[in-house]
Amino acid sequence: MQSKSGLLRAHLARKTGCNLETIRYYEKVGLLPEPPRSANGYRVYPPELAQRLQFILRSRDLGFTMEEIRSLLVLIDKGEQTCAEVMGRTQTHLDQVRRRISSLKQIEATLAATLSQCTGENIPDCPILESLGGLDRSSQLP
Amino acid sequence: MQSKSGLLRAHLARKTGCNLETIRYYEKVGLLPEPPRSANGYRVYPPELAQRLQFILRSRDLGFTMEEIRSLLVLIDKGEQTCAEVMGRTQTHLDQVRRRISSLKQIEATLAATLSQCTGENIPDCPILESLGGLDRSSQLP
DNA sequence: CTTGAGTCTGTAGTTCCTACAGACCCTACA
DNA sequence: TGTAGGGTCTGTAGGAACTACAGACTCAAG
Repeated sequence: MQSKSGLLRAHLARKTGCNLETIRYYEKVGLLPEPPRSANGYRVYPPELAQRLQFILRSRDLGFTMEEIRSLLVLIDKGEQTCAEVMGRTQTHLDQVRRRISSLKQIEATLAATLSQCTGENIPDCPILESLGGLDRSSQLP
Repeated sequence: MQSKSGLLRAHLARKTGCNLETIRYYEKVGLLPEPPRSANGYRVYPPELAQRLQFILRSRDLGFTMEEIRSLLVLIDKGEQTCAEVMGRTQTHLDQVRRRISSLKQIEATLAATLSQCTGENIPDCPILESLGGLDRSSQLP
């Protein structure tokens, strides 16, 4: 049962790597419009909806929140996207990602350093435990 | 009402930037131990609990799940593990942190690349939207 | 002695999914 | 023709990690 004009839900799910139920969920919350139905009532996804789902999933993978994704989609939907607007949002997100990376690098350095101090012997005061406790949050995300 | 030996909940919340209720939630799920109470039954947080909360929040900011945070805390709450055990757990977390960093770097690269294609002018077809939509998700997060 | 701010408990709501349950529908194979 | 198997539909429940009440208590200040 495969309409030539689109994919059934499970097929779309497999193709995009999206969870089956998540597709229905995105429809429910309005990220995906209601797709046309076949005679028996099954959802049939035309290529443009498949692409829209790809976009959503890709954005999700990149760490955009639902609201951010929604606002990106609004820009697409209203056609007259000002490129600058999209650029701004992307830049903001990129900054966020970069802050996150540098925080993680601090943690990495701390863990690596403490690990290198550790002999693996069974001594009472483990240096790892000492240094983990000492991490502060002064340089955190906004 | 400020015990000299610690902070009240709201004070701790302000100091750490943590939501008031979240503190109680962490107590409920066992990340924070039950703090001592003042005569009237108010929670009074000694400095070591404040520090523990800092640690939890910092880990959370860095994207660790509750379970990951929980096992990090196990390192701090030195049970009867041998140093070698602690070392092993630390290594595991270090690996995780490194994987997380490299995932984020991929994201960073993608965002930066798409951004660099953008002129900021008001043209109809925004390259960011194109590339987000067009990218396949074959090289996604683990 | 009242007002306002802080605390307590328990419970309900939020976000972003994910997983059933029970009922159709369709194809294939014996 | 029958039935086994898959797929689909709807609605609803659950989970993770919070977040926000509601209603009662406590306490210092004016």
